[in-house]
Amino acid sequence: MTNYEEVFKKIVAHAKEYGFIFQSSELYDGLGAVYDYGPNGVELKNNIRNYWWKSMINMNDNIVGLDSAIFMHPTTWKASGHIDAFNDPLIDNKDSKKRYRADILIEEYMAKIEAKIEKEVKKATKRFGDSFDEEQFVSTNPRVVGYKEKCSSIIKRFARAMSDNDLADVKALIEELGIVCPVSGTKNWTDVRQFNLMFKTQMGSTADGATDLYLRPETAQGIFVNFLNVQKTARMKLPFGIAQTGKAFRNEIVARQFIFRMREFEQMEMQFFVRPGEEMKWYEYWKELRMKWHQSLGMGEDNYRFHDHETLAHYANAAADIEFKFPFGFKELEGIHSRTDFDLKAHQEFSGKKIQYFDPEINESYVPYVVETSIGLDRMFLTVLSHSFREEGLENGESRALLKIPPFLAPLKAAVLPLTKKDGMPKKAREIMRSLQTDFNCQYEEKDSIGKRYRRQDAIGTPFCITVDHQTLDNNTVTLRDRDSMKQERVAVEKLHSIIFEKVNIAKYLS
RNA sequence: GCGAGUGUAGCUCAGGGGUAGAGCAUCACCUUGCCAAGGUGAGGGUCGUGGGUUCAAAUCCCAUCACUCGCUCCA
Repeated sequence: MTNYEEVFKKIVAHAKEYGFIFQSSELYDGLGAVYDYGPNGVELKNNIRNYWWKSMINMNDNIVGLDSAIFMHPTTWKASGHIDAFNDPLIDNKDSKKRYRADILIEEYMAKIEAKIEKEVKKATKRFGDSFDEEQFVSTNPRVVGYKEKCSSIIKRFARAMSDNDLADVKALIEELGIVCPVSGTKNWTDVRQFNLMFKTQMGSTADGATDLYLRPETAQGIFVNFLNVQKTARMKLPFGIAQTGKAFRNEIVARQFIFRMREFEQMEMQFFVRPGEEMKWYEYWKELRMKWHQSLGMGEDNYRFHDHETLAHYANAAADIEFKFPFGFKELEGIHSRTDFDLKAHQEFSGKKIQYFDPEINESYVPYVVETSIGLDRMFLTVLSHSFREEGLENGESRALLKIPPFLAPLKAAVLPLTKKDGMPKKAREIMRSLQTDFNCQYEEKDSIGKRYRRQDAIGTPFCITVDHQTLDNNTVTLRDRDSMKQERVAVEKLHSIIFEKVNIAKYLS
């Protein structure tokens, strides 16, 4: 087993042992690629979401929040293109074990025929020189005409098979064309199967009166259909953004790598509406700003990089990912997409209602262009968890498991610990606890030796341990232990609040 | 979906036809008191599930389920 697999396994085990992440429905042997957040996990997740919300909405005058429903009118997904784009016919080669999209295999086959036509044309150009009439040649040359007829019959047959949902004929077509697997070179294919990435459900309790609905595969559409509502009621002027966080659902064929790729996941998205023609400027602006946001966490600038997309999604004219170095390599964490006016225009067409903005500066109405920033909250959680996890060797030869979470994101800010259960220390510790817990998430613990309690707090990333000892009862001071250095200093009880606040204050991260 | 691997206590694992084990963890009490201490005791498993072979199955056989890793896609 390679080292990173080892480390990743440890992180997953640690996440369970300390109440961060449980597998969904574990009692019933689990549900694939669905996870629950435990007591510490939900705190960390909330803190990350809160940090994002503050930096995107509260710190930007021209971005407002929204919380749209998971269920949306079924036409939404026709307009957005998801019904077509999220529906792929797939086929496997049994020898190479590779999986292909059947439509792409057929396209590639036809590309080869096109190449043959081109070759014929080139040959003929050479032969006839200046007197060559290409148009006439391709419409009369028997070989070229044969190729063309073959192509159009393939297209027709494939289109008919897809619209009739006749997947057996798609397979038959692939077999008749003699398409082989590029890897194994064999024709040993499985049946073609249709994969729809959207979850389907019904609204209405009786079978005959029910409407088919989808669970949203992205939160963005809730923003687009509310564009006018928000723009008008919040009196927003372009350029401005609408942001929201929420669950999205994808019926992944292969959902793996812990919470990296889940079937139910949470997105944090912002759609920024701009004047047409200015989208590339804003695309670059948000690319840079979002990268800065990630790096502000201090988890290592080298652990982030951009990945510019070469092939674009159906809605985009430019797209880049911010990738993070997870234990299993650099993987996408956030996407920044220039979505053009694709979505708003589509909703305009499908709804038959005008979705436009009157721009007083240029005295013109238009459909705005959109630049999107879309980050997976669960993936963000995994970056924090996997980066902060470490096992440290100690001077006495033992080791401690430590989560070096940025303090303002830590599930608990402080643990209040009476050194012993005697001499009124628990009572004093509870008093201190009460004075802090309205502002900071704190935990009181008196079980086990003090060393053991320190280690437990290290393991969940608590920045401070406050220990009440005999001296506390004499002069109202406690020892304050720092998570990372393990150093302790004696401080007055009344200073605790300001010391903790200084350390966990979110303000210095929001620039 | 295909291929490979793994399923025994909360965790890590041993046991491979004859009444279910260890360490750690949990709980109670005693002792101790600044970096995973010691003692005594307790709770917790129909060995993933179903079937077969056998006098007898956690163990052998078949099926099935779940998870992990690889292949496609994405936040």
